[in-house]
Parts: sequence; C-alpha cells; structure tokens
Amino acid sequence: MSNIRKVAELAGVSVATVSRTLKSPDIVSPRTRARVLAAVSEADYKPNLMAVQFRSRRTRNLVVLVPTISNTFFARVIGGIQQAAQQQGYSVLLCNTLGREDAERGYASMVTTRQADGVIQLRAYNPFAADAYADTALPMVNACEVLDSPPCPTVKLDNRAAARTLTEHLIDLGHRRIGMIKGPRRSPLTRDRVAGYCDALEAAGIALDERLLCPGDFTPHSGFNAAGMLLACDGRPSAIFCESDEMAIGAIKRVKQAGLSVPGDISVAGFDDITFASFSDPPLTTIAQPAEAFGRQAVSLLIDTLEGRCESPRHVILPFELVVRGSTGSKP
Amino acid sequence: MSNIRKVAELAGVSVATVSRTLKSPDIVSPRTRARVLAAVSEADYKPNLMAVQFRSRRTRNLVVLVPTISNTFFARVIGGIQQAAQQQGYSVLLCNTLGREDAERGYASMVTTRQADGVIQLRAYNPFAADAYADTALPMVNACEVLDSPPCPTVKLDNRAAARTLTEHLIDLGHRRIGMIKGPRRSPLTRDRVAGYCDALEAAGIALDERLLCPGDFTPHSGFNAAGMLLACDGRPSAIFCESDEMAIGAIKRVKQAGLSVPGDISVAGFDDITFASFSDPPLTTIAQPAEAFGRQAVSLLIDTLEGRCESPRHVILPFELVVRGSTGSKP
DNA sequence: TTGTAGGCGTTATCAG
DNA sequence: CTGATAACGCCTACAA
Repeated sequence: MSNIRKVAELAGVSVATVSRTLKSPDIVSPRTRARVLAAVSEADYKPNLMAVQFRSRRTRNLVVLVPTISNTFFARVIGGIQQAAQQQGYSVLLCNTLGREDAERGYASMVTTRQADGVIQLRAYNPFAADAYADTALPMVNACEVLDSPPCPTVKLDNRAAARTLTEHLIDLGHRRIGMIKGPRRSPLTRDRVAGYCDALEAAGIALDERLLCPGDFTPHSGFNAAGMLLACDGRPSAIFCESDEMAIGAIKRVKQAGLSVPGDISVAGFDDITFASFSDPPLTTIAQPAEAFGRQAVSLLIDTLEGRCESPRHVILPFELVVRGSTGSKP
Repeated sequence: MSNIRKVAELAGVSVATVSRTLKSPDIVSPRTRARVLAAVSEADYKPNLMAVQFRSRRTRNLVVLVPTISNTFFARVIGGIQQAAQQQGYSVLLCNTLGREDAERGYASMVTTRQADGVIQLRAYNPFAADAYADTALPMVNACEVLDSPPCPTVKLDNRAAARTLTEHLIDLGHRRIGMIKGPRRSPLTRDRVAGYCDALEAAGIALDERLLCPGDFTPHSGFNAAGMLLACDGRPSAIFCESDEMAIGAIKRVKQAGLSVPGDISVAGFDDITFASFSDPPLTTIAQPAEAFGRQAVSLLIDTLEGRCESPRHVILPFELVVRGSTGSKP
C-alpha cells in the first residue's frame, strides 16, 4: 500500500507538499503540482481514509437504527437515507434493531466510540438517554416514529391529521362502525393515529367503541389475526382502518377467508402506500407517505447538527396524501 | 472525551498498563488491574475505535452492494448479513447501487481507501475488475446473483434445478404452454433459470417457444406488463412462471384484469417466497429461498477470507424448496 | 512556495 | 509485572 511518503519520495518533495497538492492544488507551484500528480498516479496513491478520519476526528459515517429492514416502508426510507448520505459524502452503517432497546443502545455507542458521527433513529426511543450530552447537541435525528419530547431534530408525518382524513373518507362512504388495526400499544405514532381516528368519529357524532380497536405489529400476519378478532366481535365493523398496508393486506385475506367481499361487505384501508398496495386485490385505499423524503430530510438535519449548521427547522412535518383505490366502498 | 492517557494519570500508571488491563487483564497484577478499572469507570473511558482501527489497519466494516434495498428478498438477505456481521464484531455499510456499475466501483473503492475491509456483492459484477489484487485474495464475496467465473467465494442457489423443479410442477399439472417472465437479459441468474425451464420442457418432450419468454426487472410493474404481452400472444400460455414473487403478483393482477381467473384459466408461479407470497390472492406457488442464510453465509465466507482462514468451502450452494399454494392448478 | 515537526489515541516492542 | 517509546498515515502550524 503506497502512502503519502512514497509519493513524496517519488516526486522529490516533502509529504506536506503532497498533502497540499491534493487538498488545495492552487497553493503549490504548477511545476511542483505536476510532479506530485505524476507521482500520485505512478504510485497509484489513494489516501488512507482511516488515517484521515482519525486525524480529523470525524468518520463521516451515520448509524441508522431501523426496527425491521424487511418492512417495505422502512426499506424505502433507508433508500432515501443512503442516497442523501452518499450525496453529502457520508456512509450509512445499517443496524437492524428488531426494536430491542439494548441493541439500540449498543449501536448508539458506535458514536461514543467514534465509529460514527451520528445516529438516525426510526423508532421512538432515545438510545442515548443515559449518556451525558449536556454541552453539545445530541448527534441524533428521530424520524418516522417520533418521541413526544424529542431531544433532537425530528421528521414525521402529521399522523393525527392523516388518520382523521382516512377515517373521514370511510365515514363519508357511510360507515359508522369502523374497526382499527393499530400498531403496538404505547407507541406515540399509534396514539396519534388513534387520536385522529377519534377526532373523525367525534366530528361525525359516532361514539367510540373500544372493542373495535385491535393491536397489531405492522406485519401481514398480525393484520390477518386482528381482522379475525374484529369479524368475531358482535356488531362487526363494516370498515377496517389498518395502520399499515402490510396489515391491511393481511386483513383483506382474513375477510375473504370468512367468505366476505372487500369492499362489498367490508371496506379495508391501509397506510403507507407501499408498492404492493396497488397490486393488492382489491387495490388498497391508503395514506401515501413520502418514504424516501423521510430519509433525505433526516440526513440533512443530522448533518446540519453534526456540522453545527442549524438554520433549517428542527422539526419537520412531511405531507401525506389520501389515495383512494378499490378496497373501500359505500357501506352495504 | 477522555482518552487512555487521562485514565493512566488517574490510576497512576502508564498508558501501556491501561491498554494491557483492557486487552488482557490477566497479565497485570490484581492490584493494578483494580486501580485501572476504577479509573476507567471514573473517567467513563471508552476506547476511541477510530484510533484502534487506524493502528490495527482494520475497520471491521463490510460494504454491502445491493441492487435495490426495496426488493423484499434483498431486504431479507441484508437482515441476515447484518445479524451475522454483528455477531462477529463487524458493521455493515449499506450501499444501494441501483445496478449502476460506476456506483458499484465507487463503493468498492471504500476498501482500497480503507473505510471497509471487504465487500459483499449481491449482483453479478466484479467492481474490482480494474484493480490489482494479485498477491492477496480479493476481499469480496459474491452472493445471490453470481458471476460465471467468480474471482472470490460465492453463495448461490442451484437456480437451474429450482427452475426445473417449478416447471416440472406446472407440467405435472398438465400445462404444455408455459410462459416465463424472466429477469433482465444477460443476467447469469436468469440464464440458469431459463436453462432449468428448458430442461423440464425437453424432458417432457415440449418444444421451446421463444415467444413465451418475456423479460422483466423483478418489480410488480414489470410482471404486470410482461403478463400483458403473454396474454396477447397467440397460443396464449396456460401457465406463467415468474422469476420473482413480485413479478408474479404483478402478473396475477394483469391476468385478473383481463377477466381471467388464477389458477382457473391461467396458473401463475413465483420465485423467492417473500412474505406477501402467502397473502396474495390466490396465494403463490413459488420456490422458497433461504434469504437470511444467503446473508449469513456471505458474511462468514468474507470474514474467513479477510482473516486468512479458508477452511470452509469457497462456493456454497443453498437449498431451495418448492412451495405449492393456490396460484397453480390443473390445466383447464 | 516549500519543508520541518508535532500530534491525533492506541498498541507493540523492548527494557527494566 | 510495568514503563518508556516508537510507530500507524495524515494534516497543519510554524519556520524558512
């Protein structure tokens, strides 16, 4: 491996001159520059980034904490993160946490051990809680599912408004008993969406029936099971609002398995607008989220934080859009 | 940030002793060890990994080159990679290449610039082709879609046998005109699967009809479009073999849109057995691949290569399984 | 414009 | 068993 010293010898200059030639070519004389560049290419010299990072005390690595990479929504977010990071000269260290807080803390410590400069957390948990970051800004951005009192910049959807919009769509179709397949209890994201659901019911003068709220875990399987519960309860809902398209796809399967039709007997709506949403049968009515934008925004906020630039707003709300397809229809 | 020197002062020993206490506690006297450990915790000392990496000339980072992270099959592979890497003390630098070779070469150069120790490439392209790695083993493992003359360890499926098995299943159901929605032309993976498809046809005495081979790009959209082509061709197939579940899901949508039923009029089979395969309507007959195992195997092969251990076989073939569900049925 | 030299934090070598 | 010291490769005052 050729290092800067070899190049210097080859060019007959000092290492400082080589370094300068590479970093600010204009402050060395044209003749020297030419000689150095020739030596660089002759030696096939590539700066050792490990050394550069060590010296500059910055790795330009970002840790991404994702609950499950197999979730197609998160996969898109990560795609956005990767793209933005690369554009700004950063690399992405991917960590699949499966929602385990000890794992998250472990990965977050990659920042304290200087393997990475900052963290993008896609879940509502602060893995630095124990650490002291009194003096400097917490090197973290919280995106998608966001803490209630975030100690750092955030990127999220107005989940409450989105859920309200979707619920209103169902109410407009004549539905009065609307089931909801939620995310895990205690999640701020789910709480906000339930609030939006309640907002819509209340505005329409529909009483809340707690039995129509079933928890899931965002997977198709959990949607399938939760739909089974809803079908079994007396006063069966005529519409089901799922907190993710994956659960909606599971729910539709369950509804069909019960010999009912979607949306003929029961309307089903999802959330996220994943690719499969439009290929489902029937195609899913859903709330589209700008998944890649979540990732890109998170990256710029984090890099702003890391580099001390904080002009940009610290708490970003991204827009959603109601996408009406065939899985929802008038109340039978 | 407290460094080893501070700890040494605090404990009243030399930095060497601190380093030794942390690395091999048994070679320092119990008294010293206690003093050092006390100082370590008092100073809340965390070794600076950048420095460690710099000195050891190893980052313990692995670059993963993935064509599209949004593909659920690759997402699972990455999950396996991440899990195995973490267990072995490595981190994963994720790079979404979108199949662009310049991007792949750029990311691969993270190894030559010492940001990472090795590369896991999930596509049939050698991003190091230009580089000279004569003396030492190429720090790469090629998994999933594998080069024909791989310059490194590989992990793959016996794609030819798998495609043959699936095609035979369709032939057993009485199908004689079997369409195939392939991957991109020129891909070794697709070529092998087409070969397996041909093997099965030939064994059954069915002549190959080139018009029944349609290329796609593994997305549901491309499956949808390709199915449209197949439906339009004269001598329409009674079964369609898709090279990915995602394309199969797209194909099913197209078949239904044409007013035909699956499998009543046309059988459709996929490949991969993604989660959505069993939630499709009808549920997909497919070839199950051990996605996470691809990732785990790739990681161990790569680490073996990097650490000079090469006992394990260099070219691993992973098992597949035919999963028969409702999307395939007897020829009408 | 160019060279010299110190230091980033750690570990390994070599004495004591 | 422990301490002093020299690297690792690079950048940047400071000096010439």
